[in-house]
Amino acid sequence: MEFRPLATESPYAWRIAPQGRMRVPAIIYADHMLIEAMDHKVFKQLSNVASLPGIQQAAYAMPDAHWGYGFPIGGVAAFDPDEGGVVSGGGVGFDISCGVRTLHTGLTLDQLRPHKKALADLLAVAIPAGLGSTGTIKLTHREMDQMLIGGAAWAVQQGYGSEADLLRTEEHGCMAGANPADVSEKAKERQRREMGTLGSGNHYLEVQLVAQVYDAETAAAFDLREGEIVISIHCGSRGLGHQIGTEFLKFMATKAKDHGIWLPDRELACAPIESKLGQSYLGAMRAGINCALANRQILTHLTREVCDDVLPGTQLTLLYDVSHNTCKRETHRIDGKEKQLFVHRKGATLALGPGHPDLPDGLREVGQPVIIGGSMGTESYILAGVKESEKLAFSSACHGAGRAMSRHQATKRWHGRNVIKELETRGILIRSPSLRGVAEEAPGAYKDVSRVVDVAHQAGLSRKVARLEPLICVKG
DNA sequence: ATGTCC
Repeated sequence: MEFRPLATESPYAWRIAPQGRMRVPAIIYADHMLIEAMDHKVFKQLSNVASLPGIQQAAYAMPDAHWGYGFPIGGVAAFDPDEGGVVSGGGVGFDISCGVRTLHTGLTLDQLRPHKKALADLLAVAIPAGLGSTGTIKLTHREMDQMLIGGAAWAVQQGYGSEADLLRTEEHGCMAGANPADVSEKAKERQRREMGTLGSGNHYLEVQLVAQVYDAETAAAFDLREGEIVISIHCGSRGLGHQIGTEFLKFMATKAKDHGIWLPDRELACAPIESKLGQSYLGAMRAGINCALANRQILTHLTREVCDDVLPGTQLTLLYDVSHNTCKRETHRIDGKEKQLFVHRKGATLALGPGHPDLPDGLREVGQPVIIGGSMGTESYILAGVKESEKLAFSSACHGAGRAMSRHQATKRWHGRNVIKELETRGILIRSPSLRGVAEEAPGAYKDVSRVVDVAHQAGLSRKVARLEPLICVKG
C-alpha cells in the first residue's frame, strides 16, 4: 500500500486518506519543499499510528517530522479511553519529557561580550554533559521517590530555585498521577547520580542573543527585547526515562495480543489506557516527566551559580519550561463534544493558545511561549500558542529543526574539530566532551529550522515572536 | 534519546 500525502485546501497541510486499517486520516503540516524532502517512512509510520484503537480526529505530523521508533518524531496523536484508546511507549519516546526552558538574564550583548569566554569555560565545568555523565547530587531511595512525585517543585524545596520558577513551568513543575512504584529499581538506580546533568545527543545549554523580534506586543509580554541575552536548556529524563521506555515497550509488545490489539509495527507497541499495563505505564511515564522537570530545575540552579560568579548580580528568571515528549490527559472538543483524551506528543511541543486555564497570569492573555530549539550553531525561536492550533493539532507545534541526516552519515561527512573551528569564526563557542557528538550534531545534519518555524507559523500551529542566535553552546 | 547489547 502506498501512503501518499495529497494537497489540501491549505498549502501547509497534506493529507493521507484512510486506507487499509487506518481509522482516521493522517495530516502532515509542511510546505511543498518540506513534504518533498520528507522521509517516506514518516508517511508509513503516521498511517500506522492512524490505525491504532481509539485514535481521534487524525494522526498529525509537524513540519520537522522525521522517522522515529514506531511513531515519527514530530508526531501528535490523541486517544479516547472510552473507545478502547491506547497509550504507547513509542508514542512518547525514550527520552520521556525531553523539553526546553528559556531564562532571561537581563544582560545585553555588550555586558556579556568581555566575559563570554569565561562564561563558556565555567559553564562547561559546572554543567555535566555527555553520555553517562553524572553530577554531584546522589539521591537516596527515599529522595528518588520524592523527586519522582514532586518534579521541579521537589527541586525547589531542596533549594534549587524559587516558587517563581514553578509558575513558569508546565504543570507548575509537578506532573500529577506519577507513581514511583511503577518505576523499576533499575531505572531508579540508573538515575541516582544523573540529576542535574545534560546528557548527550541534541541536548544542550545555550547562551543566546535575542536577534530579532517579530511581534512586539507578545515579545513585551514575554519580556524579550532585541539585543538581550537569554539562556536555554534542552534535556530530559536521562537514564531513568530511557529505562522506563525500554522496559514498557517490551511489556506492551508482549501483552498486545492479550489486549486484542493488532500492531501494524512491533515498534508501535501499546496498551489500552484502561488496562493495568496502560495505567502502570502512565504512572511511570509521569514520574519520568517529573524527573525531567526536576533535572532542568537543578540545571537552572547550576547555571545561576555560574552566572553569578562570572557576572555578579545577574538574575536569571524563567520565561517558560515546556516538554515535547509526553502523553497527557487533556480536554478537547471532538465533533462538538468535550472529551478527555490522552494526547501523545513525540518531538512536538505543547502550544496552548490565549485564554487557556492552564496558563499562569501574565501568559494567559497572550498564549503559551512555544520554545523551538535549533540545532547546534543555528538559530532558535520563541513562538506563542494560538487558539486555532487546538483544532489543527490538539494545541501542538514543532519542536526543533528535525534531523535531515542520520548520525552515522553526519560523522562520515564532518569532523568535530572542524565544526567547532567553523562555528568559532562565527562567534559561537562550543564546549563538548565529545568530538564525535559535535560531528553528529553538525548544523548541516539538520533541516533548516527557520523554514520549519515559518511553516508552523503559516500553518497556524503557533505564531513567531522572536529569533534567538547562539553565542555559547555546551553540548553533550 | 541511551552505562549506543547484561
